[in-house]
Amino acid sequence: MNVRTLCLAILYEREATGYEIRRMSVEGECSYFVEASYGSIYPALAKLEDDGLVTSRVEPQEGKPAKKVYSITEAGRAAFVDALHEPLDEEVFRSPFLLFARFAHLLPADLVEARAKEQLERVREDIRKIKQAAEEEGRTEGDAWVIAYGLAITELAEEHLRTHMHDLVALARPEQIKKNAAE
Amino acid sequence: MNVRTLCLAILYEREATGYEIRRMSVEGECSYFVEASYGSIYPALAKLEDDGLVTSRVEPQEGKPAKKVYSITEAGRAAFVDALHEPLDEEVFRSPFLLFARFAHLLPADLVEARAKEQLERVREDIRKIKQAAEEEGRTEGDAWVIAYGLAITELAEEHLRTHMHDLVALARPEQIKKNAAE
DNA sequence: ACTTGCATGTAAGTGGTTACATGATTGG
DNA sequence: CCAATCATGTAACCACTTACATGCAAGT
Repeated sequence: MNVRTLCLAILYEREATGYEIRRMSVEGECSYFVEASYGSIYPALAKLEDDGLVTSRVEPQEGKPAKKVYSITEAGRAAFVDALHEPLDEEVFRSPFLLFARFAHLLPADLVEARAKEQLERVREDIRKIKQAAEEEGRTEGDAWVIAYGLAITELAEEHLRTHMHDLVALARPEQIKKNAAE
Repeated sequence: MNVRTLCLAILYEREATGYEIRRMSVEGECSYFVEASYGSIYPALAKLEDDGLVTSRVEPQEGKPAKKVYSITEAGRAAFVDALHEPLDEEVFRSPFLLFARFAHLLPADLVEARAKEQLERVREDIRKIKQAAEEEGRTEGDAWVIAYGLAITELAEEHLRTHMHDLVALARPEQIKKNAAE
């Protein structure tokens, strides 16, 4: 999944600026697909316009910089639907936390506990975001399906982490007895 | 997580060649961490050796090309443990299947069904791999924790997909009534 | 005869990110 | 007064991947 396809996916259902596309890709449920920065989105949109898959119009705003609103063209819609017919790329799941967990026995218990708590907080934040996305307007049935899937998995991750994190902490090196504790 | 750290993580517990590291990163449970190709692993190992974090010895083999077995040094172990103390990068989850699912309403039902079945097969394959990894020798308790977490989540993904894929297919465009069906 | 597995390595290409440049407005 | 938000865009950089080069042995 590349930034080009991400742009077409977002523009398929609504107009948007490069700025908005970036926000959606980093925050909203679009982060399931690609996470992109300005440095890749703006050139991608320019290229898509060159290729006739999107058009743009400049909208001046009061007190804010003018924005360039992109819309998808019929050719763009067709190109996107074509892309959806292609064989799917593999799913990617990368967890620095799991690498950390694997080596818990090398690390002090207080660090392991802190990282596990951070991870739990991150997962809970994900759950909040998904629930929020579910309540936004303009959700299609496909969105609802994706959200339900994401929520089920994320809630299990939360539960597993919550109920098993102490097992992980138990593997860690016992905390150093603090010298001069009474001083 | 970069290829450099992946190499140190694998070499922490056993010697390995570049060839083996690649296999572990693409197949085994190491794919949770980074997936790397030869083009990144070999240069990374050479660099690590330059930096004194690993050493290598060449082992000639009968009927097979000689292999270069890398071992971690004390400096390497220290560098890896230091890296584990760093704040953790964010988890990455990217699912081309979920993007596809979101737009199921634009696609023919037979395509949606085919892709959902492929996805289910992929998830089942993941489960098989995780169970296999669990049975390998030399597993530490940290490994066991990571495997249990991965298995719990992957099994839920399988169940959810299995029980809800027909809902997704139902969103798709009804299959074209085949012309001349009787001819 | 061809493919697969073993095994190392390099060069070219790619798809991004980071940091910068610019600038007005609002809120702490 | 500084930081953040809105908003666009570029240039330099980076970490990878892909494809190639090499070569032998075993299985199909």
